[in-house]
Amino acid sequence: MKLTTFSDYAFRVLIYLASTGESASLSELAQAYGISRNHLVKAVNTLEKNGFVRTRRGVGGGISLARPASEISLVEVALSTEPNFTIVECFDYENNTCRIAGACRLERILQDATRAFMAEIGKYTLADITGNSKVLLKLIARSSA
Amino acid sequence: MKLTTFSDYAFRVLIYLASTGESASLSELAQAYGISRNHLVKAVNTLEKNGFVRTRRGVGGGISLARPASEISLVEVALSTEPNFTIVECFDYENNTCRIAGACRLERILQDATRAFMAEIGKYTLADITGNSKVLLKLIARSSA
DNA sequence: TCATTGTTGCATTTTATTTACAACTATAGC
DNA sequence: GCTATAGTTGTAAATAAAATGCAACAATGA
Repeated sequence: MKLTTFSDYAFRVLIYLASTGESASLSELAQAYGISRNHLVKAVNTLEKNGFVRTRRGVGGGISLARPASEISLVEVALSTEPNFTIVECFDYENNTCRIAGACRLERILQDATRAFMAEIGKYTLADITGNSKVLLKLIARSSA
Repeated sequence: MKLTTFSDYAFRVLIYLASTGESASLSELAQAYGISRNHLVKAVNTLEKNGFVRTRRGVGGGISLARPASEISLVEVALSTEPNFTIVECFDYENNTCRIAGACRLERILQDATRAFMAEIGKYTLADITGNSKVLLKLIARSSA
C-alpha cells in the first residue's frame, strides 16, 4: 500500500512553497529536491488545476500558493493527486469481478479503514507541516550543493 | 492507494474456508472465484507460512484454516500478505532520497494515518466477516456455473 | 524581439505485479 | 509398490502502471 511518487512530489512542491513563502520556478523545485523535472511538471499542473497553486509564465514567473497554507487541507491534496483509492477490486463497481462483492463484509471494513486514513490526514493543513522551514531549507541547500 | 490483488486473493481464500467450514483444494478455490490458480497458489503459500491455514497434499488433501476464524485478525493477514506499507519514499530509511526527510512533518502524519487504517481493520477477525456464508456461497455457485 | 518560464501531448523506460509453466514432493487408496 | 491426486518451488514471461524524457508550443516581461 503506497501513494504514488506523483502525490509525493505534489506534497514536496507545496511544502517548499510554504516554507520559502515565495514563488519558485519548476527548475528551482526540481533542482532543490534533485528529482525529475518532467514528472514534477505534471504534479504542479495537477496542483494548479485543483486550485492549490498559481502559475505564471515568462520572466519572473513561477509557481506560488494560490491560498494561505492554513487553507490547504492535506486530504484534499491527496484526493486530487492520487489516481484512485481503490483499495480492493470491489471498490470499483464498474470493473469489479469478485463474485462475493455485495455479500462480503470485508469491503465495508476496508472502506472504514480508508476513511480513517483520510480523516487522519484531514486533520492537518499545509500550515501544520511547515513550521521548521529553516531546518528544512537548509537540508535542501546542503544536498543540492 | 491500493492493496495488491495478492492480498485480495488471500482474503478471499480465508473467507471461503471460513464460510464453508471445510477444507478446499486450490483448484476448487480458483474455480469458485474464477481467478488465476497460479497467483492463488502463492497467496495460499504465504497464508500457510504465516500460520493462517494448514495444507495437506495428496488425495483428500487441501487447504483449511489453521485456527478458529475468530482468532485470525484481519490486520495480521494484511501485514503478512502486503509487500510493504511504504506510503511514501521516506518510510523506507534505507532507500530514501527525499532531502527533507527527518525535518518534514508530513511523514509523521502519514504514519499516523497508516496506523489509523491498520487499527480499523485490526478491530475485526475473520469470524466478523463471515456471517452471511450462505448468501456468499450461493453467489459463488451461481457465477461459476 | 528575445530570453525566460510554464503547457501539452506523445513516446519511452522502468518497475511492480500478475500470470504461466514445469519439474518436484507428499499422500492416500488400490 | 503403483498411480492418481494435490500441494511446492523456482523461474520465466506477460501485463499494467508509473515514472521519465523529449519536443514543439504559448505566454510574459524586459
